[in-house]
Amino acid sequence: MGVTIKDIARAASVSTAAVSLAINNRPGISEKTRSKIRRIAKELHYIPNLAARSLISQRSLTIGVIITDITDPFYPQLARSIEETADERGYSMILCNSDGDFRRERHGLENLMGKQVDGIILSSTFSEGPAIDLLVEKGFPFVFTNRIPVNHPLGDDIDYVIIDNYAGGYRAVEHLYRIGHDKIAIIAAHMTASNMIERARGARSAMKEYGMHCNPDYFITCEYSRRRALLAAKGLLAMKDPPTAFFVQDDNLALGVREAILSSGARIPEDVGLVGFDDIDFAGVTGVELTTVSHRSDEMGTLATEILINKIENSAVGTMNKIVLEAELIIRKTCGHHLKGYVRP
Amino acid sequence: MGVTIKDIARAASVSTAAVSLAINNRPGISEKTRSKIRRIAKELHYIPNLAARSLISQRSLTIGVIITDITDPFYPQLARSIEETADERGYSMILCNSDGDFRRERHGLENLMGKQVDGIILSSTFSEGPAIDLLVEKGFPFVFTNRIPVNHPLGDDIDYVIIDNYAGGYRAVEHLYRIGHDKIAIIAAHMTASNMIERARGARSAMKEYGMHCNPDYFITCEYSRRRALLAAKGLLAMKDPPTAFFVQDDNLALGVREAILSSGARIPEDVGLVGFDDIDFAGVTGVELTTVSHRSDEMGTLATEILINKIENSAVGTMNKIVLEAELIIRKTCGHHLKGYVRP
DNA sequence: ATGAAAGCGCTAACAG
DNA sequence: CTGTTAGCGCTTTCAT
Repeated sequence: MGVTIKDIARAASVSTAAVSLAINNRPGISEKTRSKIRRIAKELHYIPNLAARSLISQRSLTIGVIITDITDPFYPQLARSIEETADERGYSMILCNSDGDFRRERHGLENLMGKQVDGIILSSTFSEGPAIDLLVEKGFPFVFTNRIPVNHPLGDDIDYVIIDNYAGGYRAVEHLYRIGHDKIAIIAAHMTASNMIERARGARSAMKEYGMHCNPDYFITCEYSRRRALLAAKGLLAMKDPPTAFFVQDDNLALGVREAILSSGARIPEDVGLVGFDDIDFAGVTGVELTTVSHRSDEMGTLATEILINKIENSAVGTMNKIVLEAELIIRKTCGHHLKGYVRP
Repeated sequence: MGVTIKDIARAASVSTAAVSLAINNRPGISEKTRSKIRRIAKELHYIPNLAARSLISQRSLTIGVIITDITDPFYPQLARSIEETADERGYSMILCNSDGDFRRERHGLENLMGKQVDGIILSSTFSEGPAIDLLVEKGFPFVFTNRIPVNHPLGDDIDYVIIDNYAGGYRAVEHLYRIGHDKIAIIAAHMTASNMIERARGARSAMKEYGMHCNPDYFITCEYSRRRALLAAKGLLAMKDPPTAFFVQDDNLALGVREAILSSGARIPEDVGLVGFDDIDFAGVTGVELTTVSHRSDEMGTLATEILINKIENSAVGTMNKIVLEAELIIRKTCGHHLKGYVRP
């Protein structure tokens, strides 16, 4: 089918070795034959067969990325920055959606390893589980992003780039408290994932710290979908003693909660406060203006990719990269501070 | 590094051929040796080297996808449905962002072909240009999605899945006319792409059909970004004789235009009407409720992937698949029909 | 500077 | 039913 170096060698009446040198611009060949070979290769529209190269070099120049769902508005930025950084360094990206399902995540992992990707960037929905064992055992280069395994025996053997989820959760609730809320509901999903666990932990810490009463009924875990979040919030709003504010641990879900609040006839922020997490692209749109916690997903992607490729290329095992990015509170209109002011320290 | 069939063959004291048969569950081997080999393979955590397989089978079980930008809220659905459908059939997906740049698109194409992907799904930003020539010449399986080449000599040799952009554009403007608008601005980007060209053509047709006056100043082409669309709209609104409605050929840009209208102090839809295109996930959010034209991107992705894989697997060149999906107008609150009613037939 | 030949991991002929 | 062998396209010694 395709044109091979053999064809070129024949056309140029040289050996395949010469062609290889010429194509890869490596010394050991006269300038004349080199240019001749390159000319012929171009004429024949030669495209090197990466599969054959991989077989020798043990490199595929491809990295694998496992995320929950590219349709979740948090991930496109991450995927984009990974692809871009990878491309700059000559790598392509295979993308897998796990849907937060353990079997799909595992399937993707094995699939990628079999495809000889050179490394994997993983946003695992599971803070525990054997995912890492497989990777570590094979000596496979990988970097965790967005989420990390916790309490894992091999915990020190991993590189990761995350944000300070604990601080983010803390600041969200602290902010709600300061503008006057005492009854704060927390809505979360994917509670097997470290980022969600940490956000909840931070939020609860702030509650304790400020002496707020922690009604256990105010903490709801639902499946990951806007609709589920909406239903959860509706339930809370229908309580005898409903919360006056929501900390929703994900902007996309927060949009569902927002629908629930508005459809109940309550106003945001006058009647009910709302804080999300992630600062997705859409959060700033006029009329939505969601107060949220910034999640520099593009920076995360760039850093993770660079760390990964460095690991791949200097296979010398160096120090582990454990990066935690700042979590910044972004105050917009769904939290009411501009109405009430900061009434409490 | 990795475990190979040689290692397994040695451990099981059989030949590599036997291992190959056992691993691939193919006949020609006794049940006893098969299970023994499989057991050992599992123990050694054997993962077959796909690069070696590809070299023989000329199949990589990978498809390439070139889109403009996964960060554009139109694409995640498309990418998701492609990945899902591909995975069901045993294929992985390499994703490339072209940013609507000709060189990046070309680079992605060549890169993918070199990586021995088995086929390519292309949402090309260019309705003309040599992209197809390369593909057709190499006999490479490909399917166009979302956008197609126009007036290309090889025009009949291509499969595609698109929506009826012309009808979509027509209906958007027709709708604005019916609810009372005569001065309609059109804002577009990526005007090298067939979908945008067709939407504009449909819109202009409707204008002519209904005898509306077509002020050339009302047609603006800008770079693809919310901010650019915002600025373009601001310019139009500042005219002596500003338009009373906008047809923006893409929901994401429509959000930018929406900001411009609102920040000018005008109300939507009372003062200015707005229709977008794509029905992105956010279009339905309360307070935004963008009237738009539906774009079943998930259906598009699924169909395109199935067509592509069928082509790959029955390399017998069959009939071309040329699929045009319906473009449905989705009436929400940014167009005002519920206020004025359909005043004109 | 150039060519011949070995081999990456696997599959598919063929021989036993 | 099993083992031997050639070869996919490329890179890389090693001779020449």
